[in-house]
Amino acid sequence: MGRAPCCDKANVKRGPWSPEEDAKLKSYIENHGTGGNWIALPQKIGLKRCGKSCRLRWLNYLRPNIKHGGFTEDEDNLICSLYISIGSRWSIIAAQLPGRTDNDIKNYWNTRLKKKLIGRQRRQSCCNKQHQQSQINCNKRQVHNSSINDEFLGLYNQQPIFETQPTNSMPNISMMMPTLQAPFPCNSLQTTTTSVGLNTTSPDFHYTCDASYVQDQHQCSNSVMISSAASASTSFMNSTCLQPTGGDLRAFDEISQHVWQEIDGLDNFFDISCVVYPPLSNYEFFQRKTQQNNSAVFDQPRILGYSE
DNA sequence: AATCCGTGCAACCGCCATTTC
DNA sequence: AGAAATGGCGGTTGCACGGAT
Repeated sequence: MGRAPCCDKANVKRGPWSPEEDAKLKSYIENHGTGGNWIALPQKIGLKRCGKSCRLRWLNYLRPNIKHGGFTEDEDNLICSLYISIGSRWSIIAAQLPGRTDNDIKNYWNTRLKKKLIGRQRRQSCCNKQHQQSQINCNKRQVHNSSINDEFLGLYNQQPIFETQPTNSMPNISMMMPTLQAPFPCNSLQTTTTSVGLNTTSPDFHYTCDASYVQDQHQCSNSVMISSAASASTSFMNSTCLQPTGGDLRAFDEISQHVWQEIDGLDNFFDISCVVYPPLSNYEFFQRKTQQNNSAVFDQPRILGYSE
């Protein structure tokens, strides 16, 4: 036998909310709060609505300081960056964008941002082919580009292109706290965005590092993503992917070192910024660790955009 | 003018986690 | 301890609207 429904569906109004219903709900919550019980709320107010529906209406539209539409370029970039790092965890993504709701961001991603990103990937892929040879000649440390097609949305099917083939001697580790090595002297990067995502519900970590720099008179960007998750995106944009598909746990230390070395070899870097997702204990850990090395930690990633 | 079709988005559904009894 | 109630979340649906035919 299934669970009892939260309300009597037959006697509950559904569909769009009327201005009168909105006013009733808003007025009551502003004066009395929710009382910690959404299910009982509609009866108190005299609304023929399901408690869950009331909750949704309040959280997504009626509560103060909600923004609708008009997403900025910075917000676009932040959503993309977070989606790449942690996937469709809209509530976490929304927490990074003040005034935005998870529902709004989800709709925005599904209807517009996803398409915009695919378009950008196509253009970038084309552009990359033109510049690839000169970049390789200029700096052999330059990572390979992997073009993204529509299947990036499936995230799992692409085979990464390695600069050097991974060895089988990578340590087989159990989960451990990240101990990020000291960032290199930050004097040559134009901008980087480093993010470490530690999943709160599974023992996965995701590590991405986006670097923007000038090379051979071209504005370039590179991104490195490492993940322990079998389901993680294996490559994105101009990515060096250090993880074969299928999930391969490796020592965070070793991977981090590789990443820093990779970036250290590039010219024109000068700044580091970090974003760390919950849980807070990990944030504090990471902050402490990086402060020891005089690097900056920000709550939000600073993304100056991607080369187009 | 009528119909079709694609798009955007508010709202719902169902599942899982957490809390309460 | 365990069942029930509730909260929270992501996926999906269905409607309204506008542009194309």
